[in-house]
Amino acid sequence: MRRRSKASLTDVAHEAGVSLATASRALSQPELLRADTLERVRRAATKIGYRHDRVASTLASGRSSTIGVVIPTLNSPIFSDTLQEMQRALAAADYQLLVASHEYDPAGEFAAAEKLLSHGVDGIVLVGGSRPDATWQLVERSGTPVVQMWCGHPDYACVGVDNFAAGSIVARHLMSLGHRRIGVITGHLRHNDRQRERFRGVCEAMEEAGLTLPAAYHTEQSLSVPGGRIGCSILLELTDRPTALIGTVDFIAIGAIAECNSRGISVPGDISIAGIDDIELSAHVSPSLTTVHIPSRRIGTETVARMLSLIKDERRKEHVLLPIEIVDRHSTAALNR
Amino acid sequence: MRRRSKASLTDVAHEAGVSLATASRALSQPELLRADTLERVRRAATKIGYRHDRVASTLASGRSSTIGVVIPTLNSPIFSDTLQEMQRALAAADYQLLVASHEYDPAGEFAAAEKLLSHGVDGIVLVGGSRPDATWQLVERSGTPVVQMWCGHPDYACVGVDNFAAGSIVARHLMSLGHRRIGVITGHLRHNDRQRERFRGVCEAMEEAGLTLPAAYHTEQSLSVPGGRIGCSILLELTDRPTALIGTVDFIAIGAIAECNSRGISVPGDISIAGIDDIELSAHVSPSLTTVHIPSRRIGTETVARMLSLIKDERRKEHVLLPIEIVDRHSTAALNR
DNA sequence: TTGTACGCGTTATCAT
DNA sequence: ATGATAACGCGTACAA
Repeated sequence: MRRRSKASLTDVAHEAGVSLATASRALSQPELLRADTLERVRRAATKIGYRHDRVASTLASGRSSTIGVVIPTLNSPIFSDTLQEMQRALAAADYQLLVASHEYDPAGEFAAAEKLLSHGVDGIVLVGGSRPDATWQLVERSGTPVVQMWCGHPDYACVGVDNFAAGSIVARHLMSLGHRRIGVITGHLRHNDRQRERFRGVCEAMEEAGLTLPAAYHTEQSLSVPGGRIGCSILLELTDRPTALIGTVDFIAIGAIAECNSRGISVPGDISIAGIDDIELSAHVSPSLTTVHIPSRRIGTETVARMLSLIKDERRKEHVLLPIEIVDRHSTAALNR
Repeated sequence: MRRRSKASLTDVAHEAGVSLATASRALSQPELLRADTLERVRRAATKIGYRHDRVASTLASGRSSTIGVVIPTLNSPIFSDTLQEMQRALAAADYQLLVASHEYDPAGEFAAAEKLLSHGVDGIVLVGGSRPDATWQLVERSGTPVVQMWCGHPDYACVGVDNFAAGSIVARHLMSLGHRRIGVITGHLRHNDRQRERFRGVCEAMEEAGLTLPAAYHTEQSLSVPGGRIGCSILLELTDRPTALIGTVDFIAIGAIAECNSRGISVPGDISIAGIDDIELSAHVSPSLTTVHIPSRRIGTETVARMLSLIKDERRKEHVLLPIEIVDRHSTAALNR
């Protein structure tokens, strides 16, 4: 003898004097009902305080109106920019966002994806395209549409940017200013294909210019301001100190600027510093940061758009690359020599 | 004749030669089974690639292992810090996070909460305690446990800080340095009780010291670096220019510093600037920002802890206030006069 | 320790 | 335009 706390559709149907089926249609396909029946059902629903139960709906229909997103961390201005836009776009389409983060751990990503899938998400969004086969098989077997963000495996849809190009662009910019000794601070490359690509981009651009990046001129740090400070300290110790520094994310570059500022090293007088991302803050640090603009918000909206069409139409594993461009500000200057 | 793509528990039971009930127990209460039956079921499950369907599980049990969070925006270092920790804590307890944001719009918050509730969340987390009755009634009637973050309505559980005190603390700190003309840049107060409290705290502290804050010395801006810059510009125009500025969030204070820097106004030489939040960045801007430390990560973990105990134990609408403290850095200095 | 059988609230198919 | 009814996949008394 359990008391039902919530009113069900059956109750509504009863109250309105119609069948369950009719009551259901009143919500999903109101156009199929006669105006007065529709009205009666609606009245009944509000009268007894009915609230749609999407769980039951999901079970019966196989659609959950839910999209899962698996990201490395919520705690990053880049991802939160993107997430915020995804949330907005999804809500507008009456979808709900489920998020899971894994802090750059492949096993954690697998677990997160599995949980999301078990919750019946209609689509799953992943960051990057590099992950264990097991994870790919998991989503593959579930038959759930998948969209990758930032960069991705060619077999699946992706909305992102050319991270390799981003790396090349900063490197070339610095070289065009006359810099030859360039230090690079990246995030940890191991489980991060975005970072790997950016770094590769830097290296190849330098090689094309006949330069090579000595191993000592590259350091991997955490993707944060403190990471940038540490990386900067390390590179400043080099005997042939670099005349320019690249942080492969803005936070790192900003940290490098902070470190130089606190050491009385003038940026860009003594050393030029550039980043990649163009987070909002970068325009406001001093000196303002030269960087490569990555349209993180648009990645969010476009990803959602792709996902919704993937769910609706047929599967096209299209890759869309959003445009990027250098944003020349005040943290870089020509090498005076 | 519909083909079932996924293996169900029934299939597992069949494969293992046990009943559906036994198969179900193998997952939820393995201790009730004999070791060998358990093993048989598990083998069968992996053999046919069974994956738990939490949707069906939710419908049958009434528990979704899901917590909904309604926040103003994902796009803020404070909230994403908190969210990241919530995600971590929830995942550890096998809960899934559903997030919805509403960009400081009460109607949007209502809609977000309603959708979350319709998805059967086991608990719902809200930010702040000020919202239309309709929203409160919505969650009240759903019978879903609710925890507020940052600050809250006394009738419901809350994990937060004393925002009023935070405001008072910065104001007193500045006054202790000799400042009497203090300008205040807040976010928009209308739908933001955290901001209102902080501002009230500033005002009362000043009144206690025999000072009053002229209306012109307060400006409401967006909660962002650009907002801080604009607010700063406005306050710098005053004929009796303030000798100190309070940004009621760090981003605003950082914007104010940036504005002063770019105008050649020395901080803290010409003007002192302080914030509230202590986001990671604040230690790294130059000059580093004096601010009030708000334990945003702990708010996340504690909120989750409260929520889980609320779901399990009986309902206690306890309010927990986390400690805050001034972090004295280099953006503030004694008034030299 | 294991099995039987019903219910969860909705959607969808087939009649009428 | 509306109704009857069978899934959907699992949890859980209750029975054995």
